[in-house]
Amino acid sequence: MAHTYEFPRPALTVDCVVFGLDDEDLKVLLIERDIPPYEGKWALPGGFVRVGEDLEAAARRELQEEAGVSKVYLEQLYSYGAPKRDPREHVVTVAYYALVKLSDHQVRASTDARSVAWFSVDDLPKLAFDHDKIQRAAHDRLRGKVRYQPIGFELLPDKFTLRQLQHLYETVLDRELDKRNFRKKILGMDLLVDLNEVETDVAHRAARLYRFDKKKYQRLEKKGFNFEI
Amino acid sequence: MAHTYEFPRPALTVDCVVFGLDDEDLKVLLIERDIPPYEGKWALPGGFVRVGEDLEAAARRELQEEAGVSKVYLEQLYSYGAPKRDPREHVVTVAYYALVKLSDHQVRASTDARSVAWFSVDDLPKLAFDHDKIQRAAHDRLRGKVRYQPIGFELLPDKFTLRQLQHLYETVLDRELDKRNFRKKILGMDLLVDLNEVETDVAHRAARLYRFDKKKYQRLEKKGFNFEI
DNA sequence: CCAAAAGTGTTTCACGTACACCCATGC
DNA sequence: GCATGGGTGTACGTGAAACACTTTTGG
Repeated sequence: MAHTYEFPRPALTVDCVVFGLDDEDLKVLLIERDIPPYEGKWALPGGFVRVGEDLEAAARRELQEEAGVSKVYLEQLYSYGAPKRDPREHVVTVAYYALVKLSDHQVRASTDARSVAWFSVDDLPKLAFDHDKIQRAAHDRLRGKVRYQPIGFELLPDKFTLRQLQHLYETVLDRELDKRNFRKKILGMDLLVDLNEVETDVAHRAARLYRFDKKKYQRLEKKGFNFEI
Repeated sequence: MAHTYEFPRPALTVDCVVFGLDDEDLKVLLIERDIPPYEGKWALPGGFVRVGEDLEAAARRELQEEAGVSKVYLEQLYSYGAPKRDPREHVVTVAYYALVKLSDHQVRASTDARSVAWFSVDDLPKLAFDHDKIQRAAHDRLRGKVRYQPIGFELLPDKFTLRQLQHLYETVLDRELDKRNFRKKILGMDLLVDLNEVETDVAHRAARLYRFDKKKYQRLEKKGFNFEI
């Protein structure tokens, strides 16, 4: 079935940069393309926006279909529309980035035949289209935003240690932080709930587990409180 | 001439929130629509993206065509794609915001028949489509960004007084600033060139004129300098 | 000479930063 | 008992914020 318009239109897609964090480093989820162009190359998950579909809904649908990822933090990044960014025709893409709790999202095969894998942001293959540029922009945005908004918690399990939290910031910001100053600052905000539990299966003194109090943060935010690391 | 595609596509537009500053307040440039939908209503300048045209180029073209505005600071804001945001069909828009030097851009009639006018951001008419929402987002972005990037100078003439500069920040941030602290901070950055000229035609002591040293800022920025008000 | 805005320093306080040692636990 | 990371306090310096008077100019 064909669709006809009075004037030609660019095609419209969404693409997602999905970040996850493990003990080593920050990772990005990529899919291997099984059709031209860039067949066999790694690319960001994404696809065409359907008529009548909201942009964010399209991004969530593609994440689910291509990578089995759902219920994640998702934020619009930027729109890219250089005429030649897709060799087939003029395709404008609205890019999003997502933060997932790797512990909840085991690296699982996609629902279709394509392979899906996590790559370290420091060791990415060459990506299809202008996806390198989009990935870098997402990484920059994450680095900038993580300091002023409590989005980092989206990368950790619900229960986490201060060590894990500090490691998160050190990884994303790519610099070392002072342990005492970090703890003083983060505990001083009074936004972490001490769960009175400790981690298990560690070969040393077990650390206390905390939970981020999102409700409290939202209340404070309305009153002018500014999160900052 | 008709254009046919295998799958239906949303239409794609760009819209621009153009800010200007005068002695009283922050202003937004609007155009009066002369065709349905929302005929006779005020709206943001904008229009359809052509195939083969870059998004920013489309925004600049529409600004020129609809409002006679050119060579302005322009930055992508956000993309809006709610299916019902345009009553005709699914139209996705990439929104931009622009900062213009009102002194250089006299409020002039548009090149076509529509009327164009500046409105105070505090006293806007009801806008067509979801343009209210877009305008608010642009205003929020401007408020947030002006403190960390030297974009405020785009709203002032090339030669300006410290009074004008402070007034700009007070207007955009919507709070009063201490004169001595402001001057100390801004002059301390050493990014303003003292032109050894003074303003004219004022009924009191004339203030010195300064120019923002953009080149110097760009050099410092690369070395890790952070602008901040 | 009066009105109006330009221009100028100091003190205080909060916060960021640097820094080192003892403690608890598993093996 | 030893290796490993958990957990804690203080001193210092920088920078933000509060604050008032004199100077210049035009009318």
